[in-house]
Amino acid sequence: MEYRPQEIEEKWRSYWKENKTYQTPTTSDKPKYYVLDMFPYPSGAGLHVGHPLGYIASDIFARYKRLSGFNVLHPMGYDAFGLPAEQYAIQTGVHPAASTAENVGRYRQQLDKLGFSYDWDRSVNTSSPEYYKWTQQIFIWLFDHYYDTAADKALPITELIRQFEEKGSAAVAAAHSHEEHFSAADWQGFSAQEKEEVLMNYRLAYRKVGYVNWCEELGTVLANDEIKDGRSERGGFPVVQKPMMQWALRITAYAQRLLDGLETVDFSEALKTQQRNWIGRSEGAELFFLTENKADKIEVFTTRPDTLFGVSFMVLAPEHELVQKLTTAEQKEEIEAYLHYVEGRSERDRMMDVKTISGAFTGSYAIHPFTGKKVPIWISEYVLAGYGTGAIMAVPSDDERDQRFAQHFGLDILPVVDQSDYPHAEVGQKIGKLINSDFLNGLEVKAAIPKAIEKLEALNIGQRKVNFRLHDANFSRQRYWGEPFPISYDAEGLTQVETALPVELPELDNFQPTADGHSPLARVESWVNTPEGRKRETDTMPGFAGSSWYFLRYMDPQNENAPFSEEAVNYWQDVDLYLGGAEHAVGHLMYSRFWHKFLYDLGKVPSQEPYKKLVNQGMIQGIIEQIYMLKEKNEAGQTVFVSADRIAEYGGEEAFALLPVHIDFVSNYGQEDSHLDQEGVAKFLAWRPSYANAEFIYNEAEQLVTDSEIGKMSKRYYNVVNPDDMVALYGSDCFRLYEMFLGPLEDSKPWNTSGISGVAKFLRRLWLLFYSPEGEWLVQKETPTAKERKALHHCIKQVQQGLESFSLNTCVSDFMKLSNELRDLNCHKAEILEGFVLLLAPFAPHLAEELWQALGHQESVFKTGAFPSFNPAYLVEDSIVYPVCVNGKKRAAIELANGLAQEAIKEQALALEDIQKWIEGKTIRKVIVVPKRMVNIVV
RNA sequence: GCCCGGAUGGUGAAAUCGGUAGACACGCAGGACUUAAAAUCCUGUUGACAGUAAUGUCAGUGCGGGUUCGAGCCCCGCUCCGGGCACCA
Repeated sequence: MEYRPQEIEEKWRSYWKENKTYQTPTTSDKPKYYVLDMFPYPSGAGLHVGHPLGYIASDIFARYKRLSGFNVLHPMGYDAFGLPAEQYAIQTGVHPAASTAENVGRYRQQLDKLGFSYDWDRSVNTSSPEYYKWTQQIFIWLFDHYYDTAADKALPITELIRQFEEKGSAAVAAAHSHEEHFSAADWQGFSAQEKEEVLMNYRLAYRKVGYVNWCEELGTVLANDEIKDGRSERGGFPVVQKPMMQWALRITAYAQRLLDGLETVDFSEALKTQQRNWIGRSEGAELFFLTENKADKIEVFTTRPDTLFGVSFMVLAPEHELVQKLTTAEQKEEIEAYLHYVEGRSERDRMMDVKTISGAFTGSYAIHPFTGKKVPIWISEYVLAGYGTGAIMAVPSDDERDQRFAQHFGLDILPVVDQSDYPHAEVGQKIGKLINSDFLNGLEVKAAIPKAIEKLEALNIGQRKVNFRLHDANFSRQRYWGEPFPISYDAEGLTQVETALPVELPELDNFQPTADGHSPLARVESWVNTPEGRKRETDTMPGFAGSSWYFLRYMDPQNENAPFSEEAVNYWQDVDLYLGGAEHAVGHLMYSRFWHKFLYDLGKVPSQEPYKKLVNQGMIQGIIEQIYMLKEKNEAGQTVFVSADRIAEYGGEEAFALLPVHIDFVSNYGQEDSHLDQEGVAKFLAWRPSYANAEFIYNEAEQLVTDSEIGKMSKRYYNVVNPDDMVALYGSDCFRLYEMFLGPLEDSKPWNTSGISGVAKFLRRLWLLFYSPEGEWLVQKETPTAKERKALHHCIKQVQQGLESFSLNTCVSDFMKLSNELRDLNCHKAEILEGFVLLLAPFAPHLAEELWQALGHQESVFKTGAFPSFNPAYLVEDSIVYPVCVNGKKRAAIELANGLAQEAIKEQALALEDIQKWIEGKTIRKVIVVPKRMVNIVV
């Protein structure tokens, strides 16, 4: 009998399906363990070899936990709302629901071939009304709550209203967007619209003016992803920032808790640092400057109140609400021109481009609160509207950006911090002594900060303030393929909650947004107008809505009365292990932690944090091959392609655009000398007939050398490698082992199949430990030798360690080593081989089942097997040879009983005479014993 | 630009506690079996030098410094590559 993976795997997959081997009961005597994968967006390109990397690792871990006696929840679903399906619909007219369903079907087929232990009865799809009904429900809860900073939790908005009715705004301590003060009597007198406006200032889901990337020529709102260098990627048209009423989520209310929660979870330090930086907590002071005519207050936030005497100008963000008011008649033209320039720059451009210094003077002045001096007020794009108060006090002597700005525009620079005691200090570093600063003179920066704040508070012009870089999440998208808001507006424009859920997406055949930038939903009048005479919100929710709580739905996926039952969530609690890409570090992971804390405040989940442990798998990268195409056509009107080694003759990089080509066309792809040969060019032309009459400039070898780089595997680069072919050729056990063998789980690496034969070889050799090449059953019942047991138990130890630390690549090496050892020992003992099968079961489940059965077991190894326990007694050695080193240099070796090295030194059992010879009269300073390594004598 | 990672033979990598660098594989070279090829098996495989050989010596973990008896690992300064930067998911 030969090893035929395809037959074995097909057989066991049917067995698992028929016997519902992986069905997970919601209650059990066993302890629970929840292993979660980040669910995929089902893209049109299908599953590529990168997806399974994490799925295989989590499946291995889930099976390991199952074999270790846990009731394991290991589900899979689809994050099915998203932009690509909508764009596809715009191009082809195929309804997003149809293309999504098709893609989901293909993903399922591909996933099924990899032998995962998912409980498919628990699958979810964020685009199904049964699911998004509850996403809408959670949105309503967010809308109906505010964040009470005294209670430090979300409370019902009715509670806020009660407080306004009784005491007005003064008594309220709550997260809000801007300051407002009113009495209980004022509140009673407010109109319905005014009340709504006030409440919007507090709701956790609220509506405000936000900016979108607007492309007039395309007549559509664009994602940042669709913009390159300030222009639309498609067509290259200008993009401007356009204000629109948008929904937002008040994630900032949870900033401190999101920060604190990081202390309680097991994420990598790198990821925690990224989240901390994203939240961006900074301590300082908030204070205001009065304008010259004392009519307006300009609020600023600063981390350096100690440098107040160095303020020589102020800068407002171009979007700041006071800009129009402060602009004088003489400066109007200049400010308008500047605002127009800024309109064309995305936030990303503004942050990335620090070389270009730009700004304009409003013509107005503010009064310095301490010195009473006039301070000119400027606007500039380096001040961001979304951070702090959208205005800064500029201290050019002690802030690099302010300094560059002052130098560029010839503004005063007043030195206030003397850093001469610190020769290596940099501008802006919080060290030095204050000078030219009145009551702060002579103080160290650290002491001056609290003193300055004290003064601000005494003068009643400012106070201590903690500021966060995190800003509220924009929650509106002008798209069709997302969750509709359960919101409508009545004749007076008042916001109403639609309580009949789900609010379903209407049918549609034109997916183009409307001319004024609204979602295509705005065109469906029958849907927009409700029977009660209200108009529905036509924006939809962003991709992160559905993915912010899906892991809770898996606990109770069919529940029709609630997102999940109390019983289910009390049993499953939270996710024990979450596996997914690091690219979600600050997006999805932040939003879902926020939603979870909100649900915790509502008493709907028992834990503060959704994910106990997070492991980020690296990205499987692809080779991106591109050919150089001259931007200008030649005189004959032909497109010209030039071999990469000859582009200098045609004007160099600048003159060319890069055109990605299918990697299959490229010879030696990924190598230095990657190129299209004549055959490759023929394939290219067959693929892109529109270039049939293009001119090709080859090199001397008649090749068109390509530009080869490593990057994302993506449909747009034509470099997607599909796992199906690999699985068909080698079987999924082999594929699973190979993906793990490829390297550390957390590293990114380019896909490369050249090593898979080694894994295939291992599996065949393993099979030969059970069956002779003639098909004879070789397994014997005899008691194993000490050597055989040592080999097995060493492997158990290594593999267990590997599993616990997600070093799965070394596990595969350990298997190969054990297999080689058993072959050299000619070992076919049942005890050893059974242990091997159990060890291997999480990694190669099909083969393990087959061999488990062959060893005489009736039922699935995942029902009857247990992960082997390591017995250290089998590894004990009588003695170990220690190198004896002097100052690290090896001088001799001694054999000492295991564990006795320390004693040996103490009792001077080492031949001191010999040591004296090596150290030539020097005295011994230290004797270092490195356990199981060496004895080092330091002289 | 800012934030977070990474760099070890021809290649993927191992060395998870600062302690014998290169485990385990791929590839390559040589050999066995074979009419031949494939498959399989065996041997070798960081570099330089010395030696008939066993082996020995020196150098070596992107670059330049530092700490330490000892550094792939820790510290300082770079280079290159990857990920993220709030509407891709």
